[in-house]
Amino acid sequence: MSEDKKRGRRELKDSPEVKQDVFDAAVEVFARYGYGAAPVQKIADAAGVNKAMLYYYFGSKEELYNLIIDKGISALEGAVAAAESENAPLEERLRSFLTAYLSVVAAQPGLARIIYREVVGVGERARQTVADHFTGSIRRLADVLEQAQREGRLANVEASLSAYSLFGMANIFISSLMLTGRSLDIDTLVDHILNLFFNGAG
Amino acid sequence: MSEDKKRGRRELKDSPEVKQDVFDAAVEVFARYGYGAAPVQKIADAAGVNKAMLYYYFGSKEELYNLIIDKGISALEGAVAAAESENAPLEERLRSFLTAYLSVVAAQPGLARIIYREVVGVGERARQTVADHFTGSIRRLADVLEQAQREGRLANVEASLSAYSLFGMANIFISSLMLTGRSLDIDTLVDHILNLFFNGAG
Amino acid sequence: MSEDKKRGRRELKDSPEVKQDVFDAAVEVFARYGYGAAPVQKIADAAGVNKAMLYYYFGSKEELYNLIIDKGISALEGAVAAAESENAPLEERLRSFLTAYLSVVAAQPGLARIIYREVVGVGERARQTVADHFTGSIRRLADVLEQAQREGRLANVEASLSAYSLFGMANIFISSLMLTGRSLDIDTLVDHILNLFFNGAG
Amino acid sequence: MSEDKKRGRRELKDSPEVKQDVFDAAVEVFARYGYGAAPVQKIADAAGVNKAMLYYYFGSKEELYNLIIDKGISALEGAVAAAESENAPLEERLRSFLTAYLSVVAAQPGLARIIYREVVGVGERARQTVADHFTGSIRRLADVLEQAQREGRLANVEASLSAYSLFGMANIFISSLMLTGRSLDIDTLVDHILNLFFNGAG
DNA sequence: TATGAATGAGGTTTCATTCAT
DNA sequence: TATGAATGAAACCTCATTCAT
Repeated sequence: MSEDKKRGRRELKDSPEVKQDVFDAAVEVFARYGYGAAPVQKIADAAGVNKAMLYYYFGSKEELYNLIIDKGISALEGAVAAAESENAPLEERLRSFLTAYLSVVAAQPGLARIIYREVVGVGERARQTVADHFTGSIRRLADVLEQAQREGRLANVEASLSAYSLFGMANIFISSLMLTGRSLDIDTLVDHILNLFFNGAG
Repeated sequence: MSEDKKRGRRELKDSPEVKQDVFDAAVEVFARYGYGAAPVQKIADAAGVNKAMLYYYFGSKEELYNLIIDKGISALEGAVAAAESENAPLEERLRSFLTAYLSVVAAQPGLARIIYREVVGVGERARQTVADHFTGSIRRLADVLEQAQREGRLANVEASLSAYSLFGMANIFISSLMLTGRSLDIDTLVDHILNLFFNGAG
Repeated sequence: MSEDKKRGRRELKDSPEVKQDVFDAAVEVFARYGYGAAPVQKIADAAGVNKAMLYYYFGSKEELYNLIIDKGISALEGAVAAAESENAPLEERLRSFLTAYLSVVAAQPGLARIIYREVVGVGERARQTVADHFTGSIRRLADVLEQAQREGRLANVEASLSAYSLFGMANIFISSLMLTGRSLDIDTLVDHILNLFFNGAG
Repeated sequence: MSEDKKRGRRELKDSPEVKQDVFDAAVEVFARYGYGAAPVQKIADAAGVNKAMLYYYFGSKEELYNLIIDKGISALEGAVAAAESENAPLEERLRSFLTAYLSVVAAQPGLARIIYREVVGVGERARQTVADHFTGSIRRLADVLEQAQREGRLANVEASLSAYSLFGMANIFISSLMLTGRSLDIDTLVDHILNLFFNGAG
C-alpha cells in the first residue's frame, strides 16, 4: 500500500523538491531575460508547475528574485570565507580568494549573471545587497593588503586602490564569460593576475 | 499669429530638436528602468512629446534602444581613437587610452549604464554590439602591448591576458560609479593602474 | 498521549465546535468584505482551520453564505415571535416588536450588516430570502395595525403604509449603526417612534 | 471629404461620448454585482469599449467607482438644494425635500442602489462619502425642525430624533424599491409620511 | 508633424475549489 | 477529520503599437 503510493504512480512531486525546481528555473529565466522582462509564466513552465505554486512558495516575483540574489551572494561569500587562511603568506591568501570567487562564478553562471546585472541594475533592494557585497569584498581585500604592508611584504601604495585593481582584474574574467560564453582557465588567469600584481609588466 | 507660434515663444519644437529630446529622454529612462521595464510612455513624457512621435522618429522601442547602444559605443570608440598617438611611448599611450575611456563613462553615466548592462544583457543585437566593442578594445590594447614587447619595452607575458587585466582595472572604476554613484578621481586612478601595471606591488 | 491530545490541552477541536468557529469567522469576514470580496482563505484563517475544512462542513462558499443569511433571518424572526403578545394593547405590541427587532440587530451587528447588504444586494437566493423577510415583517405589522383599526383604536389610514413607516423609522437606527458604528439607545428611540406614530409632531 | 469622414463610416465614437458610455455601463454593472464582484471586463463589454479605455479614462476601477459615488451624492444633494424654499411653511419645505430626494432615487435606481449599498459597505472612501451625506442630510432636516419649534409651529420633541424618523420613513420606500423592483407612488407616499408625522395615527 | 484615442496581448496576482494522504 | 499542495480560471492592470485626424 505505501510502496504503491510512494513509488508507483507518483505524479505529484513533494514540496521541497518542487520548491527547489521553481528556484532553479527562476535562476535560469531571470538570467536569460532579466527581472523586469522575465515572465512568471516562463518560470512556472520551466519548473513544470502551475503558476500559482510559485506564489504559494515564494509570495511574489520580487520576493523570489530577492531570495535568489541573497542565495547567490551567500554562495560567493561562503566560498571565499571557506578558502580564507589567515596565517598563509600573502600570495597564497590572494590566490585562495581569487580562485574561490571565480570558481563559484564559473560553476553557477546563471546566478552570477543575475548578480552582476544588479551592478548596473534596477531593483533597489537587490542592488543594495549587491553593492554591500562588492564594497565588503574590496574592504576585506584592502585589509589583507594593508596588513602585508605593515609587515613590509608589500610596497606602500594605497591599499584600497590596489584592492580595487585586483578585484577589477578578476571581474573582467567574469565579464568575458558573460559576453562570450567561453570560459577562461581559472588557474592560468589567477597566476597571471598575481604575477602582474606582484611583479608588474615593466 | 502663425509667425509668433513658429518663431516667437516656441510652442512647437522643430523636428531635429524633438528627435534629440526623445533620444536624451530615452537614455535616462532606459538607464533607470532597463530595456524591458522601461515604458515608452515614460520616455515620451520625459521628452514632453506625444508617444506616437517616438514611433514616427525611431520606428520602435527596440530600434531606439539599438540606436542608443550604437551611439554610446561610437562615443567610447571615438574618444579612444581621438586620444590615440601611435608614436608616443607606451605608458603615455596607455594613459591616453584609459583616460579617454573613463572620461566618456564619467561624462555620460546613463549611456554607460545601458551599455554595461548589455554585458550581462538580454537583447541579441545590442549584446553582440557590446561584445564586439569589448573584444575589439581588448584586441587593440593587446596589439599595443605586443608591439612594445617586440621592441623590448615590456616583459614577455601573454599580451592578451595583460590587456584583459588593464581593461579590468579600469572597469572597476565603472562598477564603483554605477553602484555607489560616487566617482573616483580619474587621473589618480589611472596613475595607480599604470604604476601597478608596470612596477607591480611586490 | 492520545488521551492527552483528545481531552487535555485540546489541540484537536472536535467537529461541532470547529463548525461553529468557521461559521462565526465567516460572519465577521463576510460582514467586513462583502460576499464577493471575502476570501475563503481569510475565513479559514480567522477560524484557525484548514481551508478544506470549510468545504467539508459547508460545501461551498455560497452555501455557507446562504446558511448565514438563513440563521440571521431566523434570529430576527424568532426574537420578534418570542416577544409577540397577542392580547396586549396595541402600543405595547408595537413596542415589543420594535424592541425585539432592534435588540437582535444591536447584539449581532455583523449578521445585521450582511442581511441589510442583501437589501441592495447581489445574490439571487440570499436576496429573495431577505425580501421575503421584509415583506413578511411589514405584512404582519400591517395586520396588527388593521386589527387595531377594526377595533377603533387607530385612525383609519392605509395600514400598510403605516407599517412601512414604522419599519422605516426603526431602520434608520440600523443605518446609523452601520454607518457610524455608534448605536442609539433602543428604549429612547422606541419611545420616540411610538410617540411620533401615535401623536404626531404637529 | 470631411462629411464622409464625419458621418459616413463613423465606427469610432468620440471621446466624451465614450467616457459617458463607460460611466453609464459602470453604474449598471456595479449596481448589479457590487464593487468587489463587478468585473471590469463586463463594464467594458457593456459600454462596447476595449477594457484599456476604461483605464485610459478613469485610471482604475476604484477611481471610477468613487466617481460614481460622488456623482450620485451630488445628484441627491443638488436636487434637494434646488427644491429648498426657506420661506415656505414647514410642511411645504418637508414635502419639497422628500419629493426631491425620492424622485432622484426613483429616476436613477442604479446610482441609488450603489449608494445605499455603501451604507453597509466596504470601501473606506466611498463609505465615508455616503456617511457624510446621510449625516448632513439629517442635520439639515433637524435644523429645519428646530427652527419650526422655535417658532412654535412644532411640538417640542427632540428634533434630531424626529429628523431621523422622517428620513427613515423615506428610506424604507427606497429599500422597498430595491428589494421588489416595484416603485411606490411618490406623492401618495409623501402625503402619508407627512400626515403621520404631523398628526400621528392615534 | 503632431495628437488623443483605441486595441490586443500579455503582465502579475488572487481566488474558489479539489485531491492525495 | 484534517492538511498541504495543486490547479485553472479569472481578476486588475500595463504595455507597445497603430490609426484617424
